[in-house]
Amino acid sequence: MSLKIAIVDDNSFLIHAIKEKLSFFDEVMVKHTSLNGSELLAKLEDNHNIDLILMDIEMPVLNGIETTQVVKQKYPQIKIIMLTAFDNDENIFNAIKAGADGYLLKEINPKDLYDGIVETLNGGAAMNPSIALKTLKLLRNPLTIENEKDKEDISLSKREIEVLEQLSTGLSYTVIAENLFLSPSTVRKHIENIYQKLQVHSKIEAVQKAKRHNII
Amino acid sequence: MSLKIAIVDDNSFLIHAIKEKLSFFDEVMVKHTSLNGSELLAKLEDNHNIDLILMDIEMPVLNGIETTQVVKQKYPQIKIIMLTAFDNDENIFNAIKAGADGYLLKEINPKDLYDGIVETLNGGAAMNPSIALKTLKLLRNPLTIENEKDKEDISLSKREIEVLEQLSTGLSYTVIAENLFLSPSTVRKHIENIYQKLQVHSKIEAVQKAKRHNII
DNA sequence: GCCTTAATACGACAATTGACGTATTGGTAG
DNA sequence: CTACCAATACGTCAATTGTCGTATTAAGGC
Repeated sequence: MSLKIAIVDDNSFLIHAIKEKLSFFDEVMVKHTSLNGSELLAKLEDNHNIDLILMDIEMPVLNGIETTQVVKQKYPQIKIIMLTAFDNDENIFNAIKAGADGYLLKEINPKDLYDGIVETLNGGAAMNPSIALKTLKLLRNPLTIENEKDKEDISLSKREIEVLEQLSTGLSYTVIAENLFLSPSTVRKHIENIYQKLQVHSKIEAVQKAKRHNII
Repeated sequence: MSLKIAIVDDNSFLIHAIKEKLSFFDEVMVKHTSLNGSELLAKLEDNHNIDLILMDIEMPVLNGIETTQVVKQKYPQIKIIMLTAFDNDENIFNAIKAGADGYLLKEINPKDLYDGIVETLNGGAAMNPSIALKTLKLLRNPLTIENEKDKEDISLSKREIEVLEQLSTGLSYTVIAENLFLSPSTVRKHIENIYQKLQVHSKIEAVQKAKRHNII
């Protein structure tokens, strides 16, 4: 059995160092490496037969957090371990929110890295103890930092938000219409407009995006 | 240098098993053991020169969560690792809230237990990968406190959970099939079975229910 | 060895959803 | 005043989804 790995890091020297560490383990196969998120996404578009991605955070073009979010949305089966030099709360929290399955530091030794990969592929999460401590602290008192910066100007009308709230509980068009005393046609039209504003094409995507933007 | 450890467990047989595991490591000294929280507190009252406590959760008189809370309040310098047979979300979350520095399962092997103790005393946190994953999920999806009574026994297979994860990001049957290298028919069948188990009739309802039960 | 369950897969049909286009009405910001 | 937009509403069509039945194979429990 082989473990198909991809590495994403803007420092080609560090990519080499990671490869070196993995070279001790025969079943680990580094399928490809990328220097930034966009490059990775292009490669996955071509072939998504990858088990796990080792991802740096600070990268040009598309950083590790945003890349993780996209990969997890499109290919939820692919595991992602953040492998970075920095361990500030902000990064850890955002990486976890984006869907990362683990968070390790670059100084890690080969065996621990390998163990982390295997444990993650077996359905666990990889974390070194100092990161684990930070996640515990985050759980005890949650950060409530909102990313104000990437708030694209999404402006839904009052009615649209109302419809979205109904949508989010899994109701059908007809039931929503009954609840709001509207014609099903109207509900459909509202939803159509919502999709356009949110740039999505299904109920679930709409609900997800709305939640990420704290609309509902 | 010696590591001064206390063990608290209502099962004296299990206390013995833990001692056995620690016996491989010379610098570990089990200073005392207790069969419940009150007993421990009494002993600490007498002498609190202890580095770390290995604490069971389910105990008579005073359970591990409450005991942790008291110990951490009175002797914050003492590290506490929960060492228990159960890993349900409720316990993990409460233990962390109470101030635990780690959470390990009793089935652990001697070396990992020792490593966990050392790492915790070095200012990290001890967690095995499955617990780590649960903390990540809790961070992503703040626990919706649900009453024990309506905890129906929902048991989805590994594959079903995988499919559900894909569903949750808003992917269509065909894309899920591509991602998991399955036929669309199979994905549909899995989803049909998931719906039956969760007693729901649509994607959104399934995702919602799964989130409420911390399945995804 | 037998039974059960998980995982795989197909076909068919009805219901729902998503994407168009079109249209009327009422409020409000220039 | 008028241009714009929110809210209402209908129709159509293709795609997706939900539900049913059926079937094979592999793995695990008793």
